[in-house]
Amino acid sequence: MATMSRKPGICVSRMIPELANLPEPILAELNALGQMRKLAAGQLLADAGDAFDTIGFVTDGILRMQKTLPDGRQHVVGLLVSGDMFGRVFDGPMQFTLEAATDCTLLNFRRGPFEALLTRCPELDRIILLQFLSEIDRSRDWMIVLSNPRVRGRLAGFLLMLCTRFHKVEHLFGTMNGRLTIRVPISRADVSQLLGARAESISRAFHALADDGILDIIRPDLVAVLNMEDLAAEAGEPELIDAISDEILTPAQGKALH
Amino acid sequence: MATMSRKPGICVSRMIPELANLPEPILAELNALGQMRKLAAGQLLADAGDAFDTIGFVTDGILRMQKTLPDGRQHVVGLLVSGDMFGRVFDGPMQFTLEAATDCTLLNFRRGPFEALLTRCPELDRIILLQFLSEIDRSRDWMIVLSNPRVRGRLAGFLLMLCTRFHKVEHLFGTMNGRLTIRVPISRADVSQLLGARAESISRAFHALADDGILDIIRPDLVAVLNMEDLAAEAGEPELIDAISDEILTPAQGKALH
DNA sequence: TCAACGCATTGATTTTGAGCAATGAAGAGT
DNA sequence: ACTCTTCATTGCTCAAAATCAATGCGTTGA
Repeated sequence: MATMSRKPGICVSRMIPELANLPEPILAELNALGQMRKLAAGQLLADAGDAFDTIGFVTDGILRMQKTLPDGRQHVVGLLVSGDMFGRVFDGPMQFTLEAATDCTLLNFRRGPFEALLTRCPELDRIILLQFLSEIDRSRDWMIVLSNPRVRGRLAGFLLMLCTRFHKVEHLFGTMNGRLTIRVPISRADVSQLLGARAESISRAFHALADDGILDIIRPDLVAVLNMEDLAAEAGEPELIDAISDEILTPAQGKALH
Repeated sequence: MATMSRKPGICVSRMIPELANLPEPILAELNALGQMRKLAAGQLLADAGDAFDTIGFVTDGILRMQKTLPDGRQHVVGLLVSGDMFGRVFDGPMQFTLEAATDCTLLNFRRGPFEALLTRCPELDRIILLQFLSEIDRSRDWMIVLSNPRVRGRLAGFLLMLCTRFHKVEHLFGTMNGRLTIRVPISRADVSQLLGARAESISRAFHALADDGILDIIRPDLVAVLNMEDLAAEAGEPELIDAISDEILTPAQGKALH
């Protein structure tokens, strides 16, 4: 157990590809500062309002970011997957609750030393800045999906988002019997909170898409896309078809889902 | 006219308070680099996909950020008000279209020199980083508003957002006959695109809130809040009441709207 | 083995909002 | 004055989704 706490094998650049191009001494410092942590599905990482003295990266699994309203409703405002950063740099308390949506592995840094390193290393600072920029873009993409007036359309947009934005995550999608298959990483209740609908409506929307031959619901958390064009049309974003054929329907992917 | 192009009176720190604490030489450089520009309502600033070689700040008026979908729908994904930054730093083309929602005044920098300055000045870099952070928070707040399943609730959330996030903007709200009055800075059509509804539904939602004694619609773009608690309850965010009583219902504000 | 539980689904009913069309109301240009 | 335009509003119909209620279904735990 003593060897565990000495975190013998940490290799930041391997776990977070975005950091790989940093100068060697900085990587060494990051390796020394980083702490691995595992989280079981459902576990709470940080609560809104916490000081939460940690900057971290998701290396495996999915974190759910949400706001718990006083009336008990929970609003999911984003999913963090492998490579995504969380925590607040040079800034106040957490605005949102972080919870493990699946079993997770995290790479954590204590905030103080990380900020100090950030101040000393412009390259790292630049990477963080770009992370933030892409996070902003992602939020705006969510907004577009959420602006779709129909639940079916929002669900279609959500599924496409899983394909385009989160497709790098292992097992999030793959092929099964030669069909493009998406792993829905969160429960119907979570999807409904994310998409601004009731869980029943989400369920009906899933099955409506299935009835129209667009999806095949293999399991509640596993759907095969039978007709990508129609799915994109439902989402009202035909342009996404290009992105999908470019990024996804390439021979590169083919791992089986379990 | 020659004097116009020499931009004689630019004082960045006065126009963007966030920049005021920068070291004197940096401010001088910013003053030298900055270009003022005025935009009439409805004018296009940048289109999605543009290289758009500009980093800028809004100093007056409101910019609308939106995406035009291939099917013609337009989705507003955010409003930029005084103090907000736009443009892409160290990054690719614009993801969204920028259009003046009202007459605007902008403070523009050419991207190259601005990035160079950013690289040389960690203090400026820090400020930009924090701007991005607050932009992320704002996007997530939008997501929560958009997650409200009912149009009335989304509209209520939007109005509260105008109070809390945009209340610093001059004339956005104030008092009129002793009542808290909100200036709705964009058209019904824009609101509907932002909130994922039809303009007709937005209009009906406004009048439904008025019929329930929550709002008084003075003009289409000017509403008085008669019952803040109920408005917050409609939005499903009772916690906002605290923020509002703290931030707004203080003796500080009292300017009249025109 | 059998409850108990969480989650997804289905059914029935009511409300909401989209969709389409028409009417006002204010402003710009002639 | 008048037209033309743009925007907000209203009326109407019908589809979509919320809401309430109940059922299946797999897992956990006694």
